[in-house]
Amino acid sequence: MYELLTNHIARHVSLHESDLQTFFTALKLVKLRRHQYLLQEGMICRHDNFVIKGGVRQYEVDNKGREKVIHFGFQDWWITDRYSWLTGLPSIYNIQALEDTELLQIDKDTLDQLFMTIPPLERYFHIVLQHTFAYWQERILVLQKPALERYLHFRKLYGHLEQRLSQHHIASYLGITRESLSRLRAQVAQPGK
Amino acid sequence: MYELLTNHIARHVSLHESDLQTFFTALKLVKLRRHQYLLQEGMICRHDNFVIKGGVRQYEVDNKGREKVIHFGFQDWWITDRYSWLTGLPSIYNIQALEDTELLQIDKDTLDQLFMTIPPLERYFHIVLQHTFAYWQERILVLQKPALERYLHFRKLYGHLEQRLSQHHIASYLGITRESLSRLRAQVAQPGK
DNA sequence: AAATTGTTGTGACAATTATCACAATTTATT
DNA sequence: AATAAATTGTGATAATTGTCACAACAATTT
Repeated sequence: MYELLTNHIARHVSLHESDLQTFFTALKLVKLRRHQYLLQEGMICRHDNFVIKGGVRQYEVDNKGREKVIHFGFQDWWITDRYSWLTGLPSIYNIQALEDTELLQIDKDTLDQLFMTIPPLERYFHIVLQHTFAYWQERILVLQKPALERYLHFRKLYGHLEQRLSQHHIASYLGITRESLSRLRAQVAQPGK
Repeated sequence: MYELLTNHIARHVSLHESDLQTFFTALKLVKLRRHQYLLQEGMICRHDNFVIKGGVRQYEVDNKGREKVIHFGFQDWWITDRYSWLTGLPSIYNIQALEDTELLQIDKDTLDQLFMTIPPLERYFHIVLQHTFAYWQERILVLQKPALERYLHFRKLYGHLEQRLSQHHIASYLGITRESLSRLRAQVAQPGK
């Protein structure tokens, strides 16, 4: 159950076995069925979540009722609404399971407590955040490019996930409609026309 | 010279005076003239920078020679290319002074050393990164909305900087052309037509 | 197995945004 | 102050992407 996370941590820092155990004690295993919510609009997001199985999407519903997917979370990723987490304000996002999903959940207050006694744990979370940040920096860049480039970039990064996601969700992640994505796909499959 | 940064740190953590001094000793004051580069494409970004005066923009030049501004840096902001910083790979970005600018620069290796002896310093950088992250999460969301909404959101956030930036830079930050921005501005000024 | 529900593809057309060209204006340089 | 360079506004037109409608197909439920 902790194997994936143990490896993930070891990739970035070395933590004493006892500190690792202290950390694990603070975690809660959460199981979500497909379509179930980890977070809903209006809730305060007090937890960070490490996906060990399945996948989720984070999205906003805009004032016209359309969903904007800003992020996915699959195995080995931490996912939270960083804004609500940080400010304690209600979230504008929903985080929903795309498949049956299992994650390890840690509470913000508990984590902040642990940081005081286990500095390398904060180092781990800091490094992970830097990685996610580097990736989001690229996402911002790509969102300023034409739709076809965005789609090709998505395939390079997430190609292995393409068949696990609906076109509706991929299109939303790319900031286009599902119809436009469908046409881009036809274009990529048959560059002749 | 260290006043802004001292206050910025104090807003997030409390650091012993001696640790603060150790940190300051590791900083280098960098002065840039307008249009001068802090980072150029192809360079490895080994430093993080705290702006104390002036402002910079971070942008990529795409394969058609067009500039994509992904971020600005003004007073009280840390700015770096997080990807190059983290991976040690050459940057695809340029960071250029928009005005005469002064910043305090810290080297990554030095900073990582300091983190080992001064955990609260890592706490500070971790918290700052979380704030920036929360802000970028919002930026990703906004980039998926129509241009007018993106512009209005920009004005809400950066309205006070609007006259210090050229329309070309604002447009690029919003992911549109300067002509389109010019038309949006006309629209906002005279909603009648 | 049948029925329901959800997903994807595609055509016709509309809306948005980009491109190109040039004039007007402002800012920087000599 | 005069000149050059950069910035901004605007029209005409093209390209991109969205909207709406409906059919084909797949997945899920009864």
